[in-house]
Amino acid sequence: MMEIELPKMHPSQQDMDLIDILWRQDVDLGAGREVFDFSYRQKEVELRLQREKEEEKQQQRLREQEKALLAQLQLDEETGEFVPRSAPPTHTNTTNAEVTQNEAFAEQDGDAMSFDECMQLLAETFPLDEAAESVPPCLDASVPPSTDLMMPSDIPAFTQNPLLPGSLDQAWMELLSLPELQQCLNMQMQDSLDMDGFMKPSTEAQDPNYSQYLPGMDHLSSVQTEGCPPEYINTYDGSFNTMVSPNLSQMSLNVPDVRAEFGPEEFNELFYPEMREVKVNSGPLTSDEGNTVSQLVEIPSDPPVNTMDLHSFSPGSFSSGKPEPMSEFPDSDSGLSLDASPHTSSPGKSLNGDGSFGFSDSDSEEMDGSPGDMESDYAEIFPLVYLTDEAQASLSEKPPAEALQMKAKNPKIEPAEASGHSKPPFTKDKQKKRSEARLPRDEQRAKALQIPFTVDKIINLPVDDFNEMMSKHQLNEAQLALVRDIRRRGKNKVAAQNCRKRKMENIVGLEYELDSLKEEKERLMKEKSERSSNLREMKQQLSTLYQEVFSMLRDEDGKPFSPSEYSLQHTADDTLFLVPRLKRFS
DNA sequence: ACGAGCTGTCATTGA
DNA sequence: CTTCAATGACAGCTC
Repeated sequence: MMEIELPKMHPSQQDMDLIDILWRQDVDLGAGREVFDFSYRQKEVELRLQREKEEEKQQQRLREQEKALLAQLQLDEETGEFVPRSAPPTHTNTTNAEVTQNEAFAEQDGDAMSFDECMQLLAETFPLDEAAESVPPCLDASVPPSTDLMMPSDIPAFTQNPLLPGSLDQAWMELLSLPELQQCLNMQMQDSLDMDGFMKPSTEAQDPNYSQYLPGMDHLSSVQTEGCPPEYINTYDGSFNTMVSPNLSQMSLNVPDVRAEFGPEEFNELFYPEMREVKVNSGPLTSDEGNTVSQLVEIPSDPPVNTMDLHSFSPGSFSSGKPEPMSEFPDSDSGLSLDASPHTSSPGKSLNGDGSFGFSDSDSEEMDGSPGDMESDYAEIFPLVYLTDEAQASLSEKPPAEALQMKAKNPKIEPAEASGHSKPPFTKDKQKKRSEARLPRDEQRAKALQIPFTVDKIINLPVDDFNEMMSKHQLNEAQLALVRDIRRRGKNKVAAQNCRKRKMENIVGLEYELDSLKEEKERLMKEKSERSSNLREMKQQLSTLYQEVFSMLRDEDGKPFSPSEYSLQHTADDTLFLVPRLKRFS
């Protein structure tokens, strides 16, 4: 019996052993145990087929709703996500809606496709390298092998394309036009979407916004104009450009949505929750708010055009004596009195008796709370700042609309990527994103305080140039403090990076030195052992020679000398003496 | 949930 | 005395 059953058991057991061996070999490469499980894979294939069927069914249904929903989307330039076009005028819950947007996607019920499913469907439908490259890294988990972002073959195709920005943009536009994506994205937004007055074709709606992210790109406005409703253009040209410097007027246009969503109180509270009390008590501030409101009235009900951005984020408005206090007092970041602002004279404004708000770096850090939270808030308020200086510079130098749109659609694309270079692995990408996300905090603060310099200049300028630059502008105490802090932090950040780099190099150098010292020790030990052995051998030979010579010596009577009574001694001049041994007295 | 690694920031020190 | 780079320590974040 056993002999019969064994042959049946044996092969399967062997298979399992083989699988185990293979798995152990591959587990280091990230392969899961189930990769070798046939039934598991079969199940997976079945599941995928079933899912594809469902998706195909849904695709038909979703296509019908595409047109209606197409117009409701607006690309969030900061996150690259699609958000409802409009911001409800009320102060309620808009932040929550935005903040929970991603979660909302994930919480879709079975009727709607998940975002990953949408992206997978997109990848299957449009197996473009560019599209694959454009897919946010977080989606790669569900992307089928055909669009494997890590495929090396993607890279040449990506880099060889001379029209990369255009191609990328085209791919994005195709993605945007996909009904599945539209539907998927829209279903979550429908509820909070205010259709009144904001129903515009998405392309029309997006382009103007992209232009806002291109500093110094006023000339492009003519391009944007073609697809832009007249009221936008009028608003920009008339209301803004007269009071705001051209660069920032466009940049700041993003903020209004936030302002409209948060309202003055929420806006500041978002930044500086602790300052609420101060705000309430401050008379001039409310008057400033009045200014704000009046400006808001002047700029009629146009969502992209709002107030806070006008006076708080543009140097031009700074010189024109706009209600700066609100924007500057949020963050001195240096513990200096913000009261020093020439425009703020209200005694009631001071939180502390001495007129200082008591903002220190640590205070501001506390207000920042968890950097993730605050920075995401910053990101919502100042999405534009996520364009690095380099990116802005490159954009302003070479402003193809495709590149601009691409940048706006995915602002976190590195300039190198935008120029067609291959992407590093996702882990690195995420690290990069993280550092990028942390980077612009000071930039945002500088914008909020209307610092008329770039953070890059503040940090990297030599001392003399920096002082010269500072002397050319009249900055109030808060601004000076912030600039100093930015410079200090920036320098220190670089110093820390250098320090760590040096430390790592030291460690590597020490390890190398340790290795070589170990080798040296090994070599010396070996040499010592050899020499010791040689010495022993020479001693042996010397002893033999000694005995030989000694035995040949004879006294006057012809008798040999007794070794116990005499010994041979050798002097430096090669003379041999026969020396009687000293008698020991016991 | 926990720990490791990375990064930014602050405080301190010495040149 | 001031400025600045270097560095230890800490906190927050990601994996």
